[in-house]
Amino acid sequence: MDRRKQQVLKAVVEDYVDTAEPVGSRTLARKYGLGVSPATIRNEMADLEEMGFLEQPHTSAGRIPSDRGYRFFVDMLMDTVVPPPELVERLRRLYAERVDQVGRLLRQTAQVLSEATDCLALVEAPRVEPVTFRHLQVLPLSERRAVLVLVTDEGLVQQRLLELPEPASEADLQRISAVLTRRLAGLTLDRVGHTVLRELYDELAACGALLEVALEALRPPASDEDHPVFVLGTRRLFRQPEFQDLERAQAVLGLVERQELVRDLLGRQGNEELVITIGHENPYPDLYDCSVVSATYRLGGEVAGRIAVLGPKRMHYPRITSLMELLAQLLTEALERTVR
Amino acid sequence: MDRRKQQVLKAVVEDYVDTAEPVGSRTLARKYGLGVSPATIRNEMADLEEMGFLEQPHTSAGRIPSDRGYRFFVDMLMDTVVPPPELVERLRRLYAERVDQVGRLLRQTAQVLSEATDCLALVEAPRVEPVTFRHLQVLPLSERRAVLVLVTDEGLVQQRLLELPEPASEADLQRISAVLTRRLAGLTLDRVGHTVLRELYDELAACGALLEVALEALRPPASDEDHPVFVLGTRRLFRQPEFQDLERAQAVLGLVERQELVRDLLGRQGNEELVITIGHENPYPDLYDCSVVSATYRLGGEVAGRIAVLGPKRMHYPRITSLMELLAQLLTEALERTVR
DNA sequence: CGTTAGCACTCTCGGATATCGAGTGCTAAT
DNA sequence: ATTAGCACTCGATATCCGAGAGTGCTAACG
Repeated sequence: MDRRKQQVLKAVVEDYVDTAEPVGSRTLARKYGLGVSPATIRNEMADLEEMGFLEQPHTSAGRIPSDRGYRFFVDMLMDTVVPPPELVERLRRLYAERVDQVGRLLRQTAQVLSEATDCLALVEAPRVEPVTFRHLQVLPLSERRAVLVLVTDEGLVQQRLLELPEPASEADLQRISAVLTRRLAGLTLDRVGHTVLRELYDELAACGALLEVALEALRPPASDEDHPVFVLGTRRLFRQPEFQDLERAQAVLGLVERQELVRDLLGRQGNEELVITIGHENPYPDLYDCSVVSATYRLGGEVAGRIAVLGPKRMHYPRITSLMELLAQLLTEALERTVR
Repeated sequence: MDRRKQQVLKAVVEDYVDTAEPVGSRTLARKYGLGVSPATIRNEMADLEEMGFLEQPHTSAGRIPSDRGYRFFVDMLMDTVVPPPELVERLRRLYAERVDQVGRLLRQTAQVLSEATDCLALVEAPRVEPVTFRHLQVLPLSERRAVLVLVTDEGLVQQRLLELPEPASEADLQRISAVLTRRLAGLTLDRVGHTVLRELYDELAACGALLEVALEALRPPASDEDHPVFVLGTRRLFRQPEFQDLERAQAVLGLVERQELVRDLLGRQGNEELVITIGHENPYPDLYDCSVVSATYRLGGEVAGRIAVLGPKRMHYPRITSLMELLAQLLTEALERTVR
């Protein structure tokens, strides 16, 4: 692919992102300084179409980028931009405010993200597995129920309901809490080896059954309640011309309403700092007309989760990626302050 | 309003709910056994329109019910129905399953609600203020932060972050927890009187500042994280013909995305067992074309929160109200089992 | 040989027009 | 009081037409 073809492809993508209209050779020649005539551009576009980078919605319309075209653009052609300083400033101030609830911080991030991009924003709560225990406490709920509260080194708090095999006194629970904390603090679950377990059993022989229940509760991955996903900006999707088609919009709505699917979607993006998936690269057919841009945020140095925007393939990739990077950074910092 | 007018109004509402088309005199005469001719019905309808129960979208279309018409229907004319036995059976089985997370239970309720009604479902988490304390525990997070975990008599668990005025040892926290629990268990916050406070201060003179922080944390109303609202079924809204208009649909989407508005909306429905608000009766202009049906669910005998459906005014009120009652009941029972 | 001007052709979109049908209100008859 | 009949209204639907944008092809050009 020679230099000029790249220029043409880039111009097509940028113009289409801007106008949502198929772009023709004349527009290209006029608006972008390519220095050649529309006829030449037509030839190039025909080539690009043959190579699979462009498509024609119908004969005698302009061209639009194909998935492959977007992919090439994103990988090779995209300008790097920085978010406008006013925005950066505004966000810095917003995130400088002390927020004392993790959930609110995440929700705020989703809100900003969707506002600034006119797309749907997805933000998952910190994944805290595997995790280093800091404190474990079993509190009585009722005769046969208790709640295990676990505090991690990262400063996150989770709770798990326990079904007690036998009634336990408050003192029992207190004792088991103390021992669990003493033994497990500083360890991750996978590093709770046999030795530690043995010792634990010895020490808590009296309440063996109870202990088992408690350990069991440590095992399962974060539950829905501990690990929610914030989805904001559904309405903004409808501002995009490609979602005037209600069928398609409904499909996306239905998908993002299912927490487990969203979590799966984010999970599949891996742990790369910044990931862009375009159209058919997405794992769900309902998203074949969408793109997802996601970034990681961190907690205690470790990747803690992803934030993402979901929108039409025709999104402003440079602007959105730069914003994502900024927000991921701000969120990481704010989280660190909130939770530590 | 005489008997026949009522019959006509009822028929208009029922037919319009069914077909989403303005109903004319001929249809009415044919489909509903009113025993009079279309001309007579026309006269009745003209009267009903004058009285404000019906409206005409434009001259020479059929009539549709006005807000007032729906109101009269709901208050006076609506048949009471029971949900189909298969559905009841299915739901009973669904709710008989042990669910071990309150959040999941609420989410499930929202899901069922929206599926069965083709409307948007709103379910708020139990309001737990004012509340009877059962256990309070302060756990260390870091040098200067701690988390106050409070367990209520109803079996709910909440957490509040604390900013420590001065570093506190684990033993300090343990001690303060024990004292707080001993003193406050069995009380609601409003009943924590001066005497108790005085005694608390005496007993915990050593850690006065810390105590203040902890008591402060008890005060604020449930935070967003403790009291989420589940909103499900946005996509279903778009199945209703009245939401083909994207403007209107977007407005509703935007509204229900804001947790505080939804909470406010549910809060305003009061504590009545079952509440229906129609069109302009709603507090937000964006809902002037919608109706909301809500019901209470309970926990420990007290009203704990509301479940609701939001849909077009043209909804099947008898079916929806009966379903709401059933679900509120099932949710109450399941919650009792889960949490106790 | 790459580039460009010219041109015929294609296809969508918007607006104007005609038609259809459902429904009404009114009048007069029962 | 009810009803049949009738003229009239008005939205929805189908159809047609022209404008405009864009293409691909061909032939000329430097």
